[in-house]
Amino acid sequence: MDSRNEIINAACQVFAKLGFRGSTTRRIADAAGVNEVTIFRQFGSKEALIREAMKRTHSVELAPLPDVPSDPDSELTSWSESFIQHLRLRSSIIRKTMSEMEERPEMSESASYVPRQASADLCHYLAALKRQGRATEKFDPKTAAAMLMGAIFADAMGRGMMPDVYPQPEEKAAQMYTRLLLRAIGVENGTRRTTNKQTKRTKQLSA
Amino acid sequence: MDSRNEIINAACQVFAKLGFRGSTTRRIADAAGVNEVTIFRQFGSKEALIREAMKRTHSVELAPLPDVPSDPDSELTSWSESFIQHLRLRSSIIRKTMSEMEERPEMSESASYVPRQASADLCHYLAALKRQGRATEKFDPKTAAAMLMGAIFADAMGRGMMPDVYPQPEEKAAQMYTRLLLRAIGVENGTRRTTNKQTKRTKQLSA
DNA sequence: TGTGTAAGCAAGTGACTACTTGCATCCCGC
DNA sequence: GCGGGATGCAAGTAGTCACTTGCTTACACA
Repeated sequence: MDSRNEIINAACQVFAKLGFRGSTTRRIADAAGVNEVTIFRQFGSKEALIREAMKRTHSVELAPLPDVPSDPDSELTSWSESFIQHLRLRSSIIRKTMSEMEERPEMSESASYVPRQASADLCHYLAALKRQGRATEKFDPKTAAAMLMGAIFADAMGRGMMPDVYPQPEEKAAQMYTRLLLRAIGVENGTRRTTNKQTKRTKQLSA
Repeated sequence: MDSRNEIINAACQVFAKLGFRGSTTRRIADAAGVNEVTIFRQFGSKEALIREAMKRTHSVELAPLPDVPSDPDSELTSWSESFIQHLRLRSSIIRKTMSEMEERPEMSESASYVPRQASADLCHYLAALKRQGRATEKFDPKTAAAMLMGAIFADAMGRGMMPDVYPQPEEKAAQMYTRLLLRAIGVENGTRRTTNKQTKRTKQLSA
């Protein structure tokens, strides 16, 4: 019950540092402050443990994007900032998961939940912007979404290794990518008043 | 002499599939069709082998970008296409290298050569576009370069795992990202004649 | 007070790891 | 034809891996 959680948390930490092959049951047990045998009694095998740990770390709720865009610059910027922060906090584990994905796809498929959700949310928002007539250029929402998310993803994964190829300062990067994207799709600054301020996810919850 | 190359090639293949810890000397020897002892006689240790293999795979010449932009749309598109193709061909080994980078930085630092070079080339080109007055919007070349390269990188790394979040068709993706970027920095289509058609790298060579 | 359940501990299993040693075999240049 | 350097082969070393077994301790509930 309690040792179970300790073990799962320890497994996440060790996996983030050393990947699957480096996550020995001994190391995980030590990190959890638990006897190695307890791992096998609780989870049966190392693989089952890691699978459960992955399921837990990769199930996160994303910051919502309004269903009806009102102030695209500030709304998209704060979404991008929360997304890049999410990725930065998890950059180690994401790198390891991506690297294991080919060898153990069923073990890390839970990792694709967040980016899929983020892409869907962003596409929906950009399409709404287009429908509102506020994006004056012709564009494919999926391509635009992939571009912004890709820039954010690469920044979160690569800045630690090559800080000089990414924009400075780090804290403004998400905003700078966002502004560039908005210009690409022809959205100029400025708020438009709307009566509907509900967000997609709160609407779902209240339904 | 010849077995040395066989071993290095085999090491690259095995590493791309299984990473450092999964690249056992036995597996590499089998893949190279060579006795395991030969590896130690030739390279001394597994780590030295992998280091050499990494140095080799990551030293590649990139497609050049003209020093003086003439037809930005076609020039940038073909650069993006060759860059995305480079990354796609090496996606497995790149994923593994990024995942090992924290644990063995000195062993994989050669991997940052290509993206650094690409970023420098692209920045240079975008800055030239700006100086020419062909990019009508204000923008930071480094941010714009990071955005295009990030989109391409994320596409190359992620499409295999989540094909539905990236633009279709795959072969047009690099072009679509490029067009979006050009619009973001305010470059419209069309060629401008220039007398100087030399590229950066050929100029270096002839100097 | 007794019983069941979760945990610790010590020891061990067989497989695999990087790496070494000793010796036989090959081929190339002289 | 002969010496030397590169290779193969068999065996072994010490360590680590995931996982198991048998036994003991601790706590919770009845």
